[in-house]
Amino acid sequence: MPQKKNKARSPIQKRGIETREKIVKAGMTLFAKKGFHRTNALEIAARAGLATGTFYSYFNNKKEVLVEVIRMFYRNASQEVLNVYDPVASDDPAGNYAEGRKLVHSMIRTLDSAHRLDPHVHREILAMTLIDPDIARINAEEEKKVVAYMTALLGRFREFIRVEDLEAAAVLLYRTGEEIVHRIRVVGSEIDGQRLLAELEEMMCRYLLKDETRAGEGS
Amino acid sequence: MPQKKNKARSPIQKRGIETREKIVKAGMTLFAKKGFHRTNALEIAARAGLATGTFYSYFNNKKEVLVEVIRMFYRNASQEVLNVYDPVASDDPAGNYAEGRKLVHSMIRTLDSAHRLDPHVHREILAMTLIDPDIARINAEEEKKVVAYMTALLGRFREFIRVEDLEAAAVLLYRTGEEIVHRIRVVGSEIDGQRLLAELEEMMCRYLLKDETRAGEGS
Amino acid sequence: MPQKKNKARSPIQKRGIETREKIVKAGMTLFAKKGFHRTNALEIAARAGLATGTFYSYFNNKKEVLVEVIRMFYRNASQEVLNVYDPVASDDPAGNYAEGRKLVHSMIRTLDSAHRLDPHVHREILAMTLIDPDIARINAEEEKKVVAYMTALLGRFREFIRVEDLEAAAVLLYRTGEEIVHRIRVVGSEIDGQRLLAELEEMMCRYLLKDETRAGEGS
Amino acid sequence: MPQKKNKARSPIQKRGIETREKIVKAGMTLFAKKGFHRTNALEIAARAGLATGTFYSYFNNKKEVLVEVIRMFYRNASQEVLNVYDPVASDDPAGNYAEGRKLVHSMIRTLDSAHRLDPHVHREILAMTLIDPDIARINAEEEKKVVAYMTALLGRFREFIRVEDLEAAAVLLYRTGEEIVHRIRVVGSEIDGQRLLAELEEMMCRYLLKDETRAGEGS
DNA sequence: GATGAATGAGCATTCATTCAT
DNA sequence: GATGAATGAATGCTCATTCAT
Repeated sequence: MPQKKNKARSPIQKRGIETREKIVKAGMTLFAKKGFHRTNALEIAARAGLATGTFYSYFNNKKEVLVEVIRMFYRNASQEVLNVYDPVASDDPAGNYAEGRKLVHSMIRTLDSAHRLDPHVHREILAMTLIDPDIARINAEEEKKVVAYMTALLGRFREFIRVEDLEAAAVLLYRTGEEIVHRIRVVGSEIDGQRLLAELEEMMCRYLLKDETRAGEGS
Repeated sequence: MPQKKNKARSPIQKRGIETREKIVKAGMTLFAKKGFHRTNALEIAARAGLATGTFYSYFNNKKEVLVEVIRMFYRNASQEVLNVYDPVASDDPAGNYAEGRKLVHSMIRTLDSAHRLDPHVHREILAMTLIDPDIARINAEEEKKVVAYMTALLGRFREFIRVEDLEAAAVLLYRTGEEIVHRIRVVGSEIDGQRLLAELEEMMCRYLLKDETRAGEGS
Repeated sequence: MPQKKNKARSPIQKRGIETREKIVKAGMTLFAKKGFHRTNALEIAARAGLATGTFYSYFNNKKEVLVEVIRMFYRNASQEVLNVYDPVASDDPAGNYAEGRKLVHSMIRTLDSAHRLDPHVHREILAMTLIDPDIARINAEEEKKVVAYMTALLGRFREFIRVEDLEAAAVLLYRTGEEIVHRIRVVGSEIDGQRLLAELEEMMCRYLLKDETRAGEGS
Repeated sequence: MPQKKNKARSPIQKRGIETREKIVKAGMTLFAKKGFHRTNALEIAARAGLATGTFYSYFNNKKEVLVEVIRMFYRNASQEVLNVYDPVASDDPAGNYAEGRKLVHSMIRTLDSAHRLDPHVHREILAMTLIDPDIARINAEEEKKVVAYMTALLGRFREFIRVEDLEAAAVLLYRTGEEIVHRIRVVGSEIDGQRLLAELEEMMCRYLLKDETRAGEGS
C-alpha cells in the first residue's frame, strides 16, 4: 500500500460538515489577517473553537485548508459576479460603441467587486500560487473556469468587438483587469486609483471595441 | 533607547564587500531554487562557503539578504534594459504609427528579456512582496524608479501618443506588460504565449498610439 | 478506594462474547502485520467493524487486547500440539533409544508446528514480553503451563531418559527448542535451517537419552 | 536529489566526538531503565546535559542512537570476553574430556559475564530486534561476528569435539547459551538458575564432547 | 448499547540565533 | 574576525481516551 496516507475525514453528517466549514472559515480569516505562513494549525483550530486533534481529523495539514479556502473564494466571487454583473440589457436590439463601453465598464466593476469581497484572502492566494506548485495547480483550475466564462461572454458580444482571437482577448483582459484592480485595492498603486482605472477602461475599450466612428460598419 | 539591535557589519574593506556579495548570490540562487521559506540561514552560509556565524555578522537575518537580492535583481534588470532597449533610432526624423509600434514592441521585448534573466528570483520577489510588508516597501521603491523611467520614455515620444495622462499610462503599461510576460514566462498561461503576446502588443498599440489613419493629424 | 477504573464490560450474552472475539481477532491480525506499537485502537475497532467507542466498552486499552491475544495464541498452540503430537505409541512395551529419538523428534516437530501457526504473532508476543512487565507476567503464566506439561511428558518416558532433574530438563529443552525454531522460522538464521535442526535434535538426544549402546542397562 | 536527508553531523573534533558519546551513553542508560519506546529524544538530550537541538544535530532520531548503543554493547561485550575468557591453558599437552568441560564451562561463564554487564540494555536490544527490521539487521551483523568467533574457537579444540558441522554447532551453542543465560539473568526463570545452568552445561558437554570413556580413542 | 466526533497531552523535529573557542 | 557547536522556542502531527447523541 504505497499510497499517501489520507486520514482526513470526509464528513457526511450535518455536524461534520459544519465543523469542516468552521475550520475553512477560521483558516480564511487567519490567512487573510496574518498570512498563510504566519498562521499555524493550532490557531486555526482554536479560532474554529476546536481542539488541535479535531483539525487534523478533517485536514491533513493547513495547506489542505488553503485549497478549500481557494475554492470557497472562487465560489463567493462567482456569486458576486452574478450579483453585480449586468453588462447590457438582454433585449438590446443592436450592439454599438456605447454598449461596448458598458460591457467593459461592467467587467471592471465586477472584478473590482470580487476584489473588495476579500482582498487579503486574494492576496494570500496569489502569493501561495507563486510559492507552491500544488496551490498553483488548484488556482489554475479555478482561473480556467473564469477565462472560459469570459470567452463565452465576449462571444455573445461579437457584433461590436473588433478582436478576432476571443480566447486570447479573454485571457488578456482578465489578467490585465485583475492585475490593475488588485494593485489598486490590495497593494496600493504608485498613482491614484481613479486615474488608473480610467486609463484601464480606456485601454480595454480601444483594444476590444470597434471604433466609435466605425461602429456602424461592422464586418 | 530600545532600538533594534543592528549588529550587521557594513564592510568597507574589499574582502568584506566580497563576502557580503557571496552571501547575496548564494541567497539569490537558493531563493530561486527552493523559495525563501524553504531556505534557511545555514544553507545560505554553507553555499557561500562560510560558517553560520559569519553569515550573521553580515546580515541580521535572511530577510535582509532578500532585500539585497531584490536590489541586485533590479540592478541586473536595468542593465539588461540598457543592453536590449533601442526603441526608435535616435535620428528618426518624424514620429509616426510605425515608429510607435516599434516603441511598444521594444518595451515588451525588454520586459521579456528582464524576465528571462531570472524568472524564479522574480517569482520569489513577487511572492514575498505579497507576503511581507517590508519587502513590499523595498520592492515598491524599485518599481517607482521603473515607472519614472517609463513615464520619461513616453514623454519623449509624445508626438505619436494619444494618451494624455502619461504617468497613469506608464503604470498601466508596465503592470500589464509585466503581468502578461510573467504569466507566459514563469507561471504558464492558459493559452499559447505567442497568441497572448500578439494581443498584448495590439492592445498596447491601440491604447497608446494615434490611429494609423490619423497618424498625420496629431495635434 | 482509589482503585483502577475498570469499565470494560465482561459480556455474558452471546452477542457480546462474539464482539469481544472479533476485537481480539482484529488485534491479533494487526499486531502480527504491523506490530503492537504501530497499531492503534482506532484501527483495531475499524477492522473489527466497530466504532472506537465500542472498542473501549470491551477493553480498557489495547494492552488488554494483547493479553487476550496471548491467551488465544497459547490456546491455539495447545490445540496444535494435540493435533500434531504423538511421540510414542502409547502401548509401547519397552523404552529404548529409538523410541527416545522419536520423542525428541516429535517435540521439535510440535514446537515447529506451533511456530508455523502464527509466527508473527509469536514474535510480537516475545517482543512485548521483553518490553512490558505486565505482558511478561501473563506470558510467564502461560509458559509455566507448557513447562508443567513437558515435565509430565518427560516423566512418562523416564525409562529411557538419563537426566534426573526432569523439571530443569523440561525448561532447558523447551527454551532451547523454542529459541532455535523461532530463529529458523521467524528471525532467519545465520545458517541453513535444516543443518541447525539436525544439530538441535542431536544435542537434545545426547543430553536426554540414555546412550544407544547402554540403552539396555537402564536404571 | 531523492536521497534521504542525512543531516546528522559526523564530528571529527574532539569535542564533537565527546558530545556524541555522551548522547549514546545517555541513550543506553535510559533505554535500559525505561525502555526504548518510553524514552524520548528530549530526555536523552537532557540526561546528556544537552539541548534538544544538539541531539538532532548528531542523530536524526532516537533509533540511530539505539544502533549506536547496539554497537557499543557488542564492543563492551567483546572486551568482556577477552577479560573473562581463558578456556584452556594454551600449553595444554593433550585435549581430553576434562579440558572439554572447561571449555564449555568457560563459554557459559563468558556469556553470563556479558549478560551481567548490562542485562537491561541487552533485553531492550533483543526486543527491538524483534520489532524493527532495521535494528534486526544491525544486530544480525554483530551476531554474525560472534558466531564466526565461536566457530573458530571450536575449530581450535577439534581434538576433543565429536561434532562435525562446527558452524551449526557454534550457532546452536551460542543461541542456546544466550537464551538460557538471558532467561536466568534478565527475565527470570521458572526454576532456580543454578539448576538450569547445571543442566545447560551438561547438555552442551554431552553434545559437544567426545565421551569421557572414549576420550582417548579420538582420531 | 453503539457511535464516531472531539479532545488535548505528548512527542518528534526544525531552525534562527548566540557565543565560547 | 571567523568558526560551528549549542541552544531552545516553536510547530506539526498522533492517538489513547472520553462523551454527547
